[in-house]
Amino acid sequence: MTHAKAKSAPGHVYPAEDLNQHPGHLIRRAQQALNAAWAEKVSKTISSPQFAVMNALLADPELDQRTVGERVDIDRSTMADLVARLTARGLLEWTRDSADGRRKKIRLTPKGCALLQEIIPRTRTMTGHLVRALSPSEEAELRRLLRLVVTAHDASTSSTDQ
Amino acid sequence: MTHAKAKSAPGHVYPAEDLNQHPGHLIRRAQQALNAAWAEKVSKTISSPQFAVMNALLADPELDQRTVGERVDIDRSTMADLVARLTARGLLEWTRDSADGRRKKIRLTPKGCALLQEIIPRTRTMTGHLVRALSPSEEAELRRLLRLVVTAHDASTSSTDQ
DNA sequence: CGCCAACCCTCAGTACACAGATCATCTGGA
DNA sequence: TCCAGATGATCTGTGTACTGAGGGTTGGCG
Repeated sequence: MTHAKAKSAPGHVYPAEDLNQHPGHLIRRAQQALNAAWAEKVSKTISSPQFAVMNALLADPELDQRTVGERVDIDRSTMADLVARLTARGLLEWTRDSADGRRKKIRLTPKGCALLQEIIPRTRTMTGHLVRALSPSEEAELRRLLRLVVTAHDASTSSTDQ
Repeated sequence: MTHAKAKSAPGHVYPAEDLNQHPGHLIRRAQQALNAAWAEKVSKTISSPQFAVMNALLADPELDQRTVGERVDIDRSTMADLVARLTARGLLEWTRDSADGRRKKIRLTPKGCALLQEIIPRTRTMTGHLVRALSPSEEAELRRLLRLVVTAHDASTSSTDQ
């Protein structure tokens, strides 16, 4: 206590922060609310990242794993695990890209496609539940502000990296 | 394939959703931005949940594990792991509550306290970086909207549970 | 043509998150 | 007093997330 190595004035001590004023803390708690709402209103067996992957394959029926990961913002390692799980459950299948043997092309199975169709409308119900305390214009504003945050982050990591 | 058990009109197929219109997806991506900003601006060895726990102990020097978990919204199982890790690193210590042998009272060690003091100002820098694309009023609005979301979730789980 | 850097994927290790089962302790009612 | 239910903590299992290391493939450059 007596002689901390900090260069600030001795005796100065920061009080505890109020985490409710920290956007970061609120973002973490919001994701907990999301996961709870998802399990309650959408599915207990398909998670929201798994849905994001399957949904991307509905828009583009055959993509390589890396491209899907980029589109839905899932890490390459996480994608490998996630695809392995969905494949083991018969919801996804894959083939090696004949033009480029490094690439794994993934697509929905009929079973995966049918399950996705059941889930899509429920995701909208879930969203309505998640943001039930917000007016429609507030919900739009929340989306806009979150997009600004993630876009700024993307901009600083995509090109030039560091 | 021929006779799906869905009760909707045959031939109706949902198209892929635009995930950028889903607040849930944006919340997940925002948390990824948070974690990246945290690692860059605050600490690579103390995570934001770990900080939340230590910060709670700065406000209230000795609390039982469960109370801390409730205050910072961390699950009991996750708390057990997290406290074990911080204790192993000498940042936290604990004793059994003499009045109730089930409770584990945790507190910061001097080392944990010193580290926390270094970290607190950096969390503010990190927040500034995370929301750098937002004006001050937009940041306040983001906090307000996120609080509405998490408060609604708390209200539906705390009392009456179910 | 051959080699090497770039690229895609996988794996090991670490950490958060949560449900469900288990164990110990506490407490209130018979 | 003693037992049953509630409560605090742990453990197991699953899933998301990311880093760093490693292996196979490709493609461009000398």
